[in-house]
Amino acid sequence: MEHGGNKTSHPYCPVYDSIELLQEKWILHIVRALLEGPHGFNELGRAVGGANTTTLSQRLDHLERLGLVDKTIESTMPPRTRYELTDSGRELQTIIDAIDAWARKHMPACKKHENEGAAA
Amino acid sequence: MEHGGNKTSHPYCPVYDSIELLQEKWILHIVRALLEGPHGFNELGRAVGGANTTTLSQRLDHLERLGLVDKTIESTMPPRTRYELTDSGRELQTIIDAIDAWARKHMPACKKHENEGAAA
DNA sequence: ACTAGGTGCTCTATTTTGTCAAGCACTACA
DNA sequence: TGTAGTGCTTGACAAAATAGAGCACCTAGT
Repeated sequence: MEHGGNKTSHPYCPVYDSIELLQEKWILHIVRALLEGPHGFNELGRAVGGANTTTLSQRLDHLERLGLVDKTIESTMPPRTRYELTDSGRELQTIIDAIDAWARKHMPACKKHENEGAAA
Repeated sequence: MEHGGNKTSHPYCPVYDSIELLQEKWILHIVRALLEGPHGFNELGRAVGGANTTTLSQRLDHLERLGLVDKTIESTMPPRTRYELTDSGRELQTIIDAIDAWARKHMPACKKHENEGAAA
């Protein structure tokens, strides 16, 4: 327990905790999708690359509790909900941008030997 | 499959793939630790917050195969290995920086108890 | 010399986490 | 009328991460 997220006597590092959050499966994908605008539940699941409802539900709940995502129920019975980023959430843009920049520069280099199926 | 990492007919999105990588458990922690300098195996495990050896081993292997981390065996028998970032890996600094900046600004809002200024 | 603890890393068993599929209650479009 | 879409929960299952032991050796303390 070096950076000691919350385990023991360590002084608590916000960066460590953020990483803990961002490394949760789908979180980054969800943020990226939500940065492009509000989404519905299933819609978001698809936009994100096919996350299943159980996980998605849990992740959104987490993000909501942390105040990064805003959930608006537009109608209960013909189910219609809207998920969108809060101000704090929207500022995650810088992180996605950094990933974006890095990815364009370095990621293709790594996966040269990808499935050539569509790699035109 | 919107951003379609590699599943189907989608044109392949490096950003999606990067996110897939970065969201793997411990990866971001590992990168953060490694940005502060080379580490040994167990040392890294501790620096990272207590990842267990099995997982750590796998993650380092992944990072190495992607060319982000360099593994140098300094001595086989008195075991001594050195893991350090490659150039590509070192450029992940920008991402960690972005996370760092965001974390300091918004993460404390979630659990306002910090009193550490590490990770300059 | 001998013990305790450190190095890197793999193996097995167990726990944690994520996924699949079905279902509810209802609307919209064909 | 029927098919497909909406949001989301539950229970059964698969995949991933963990603990912990162990190997083969070195270093420091006593």
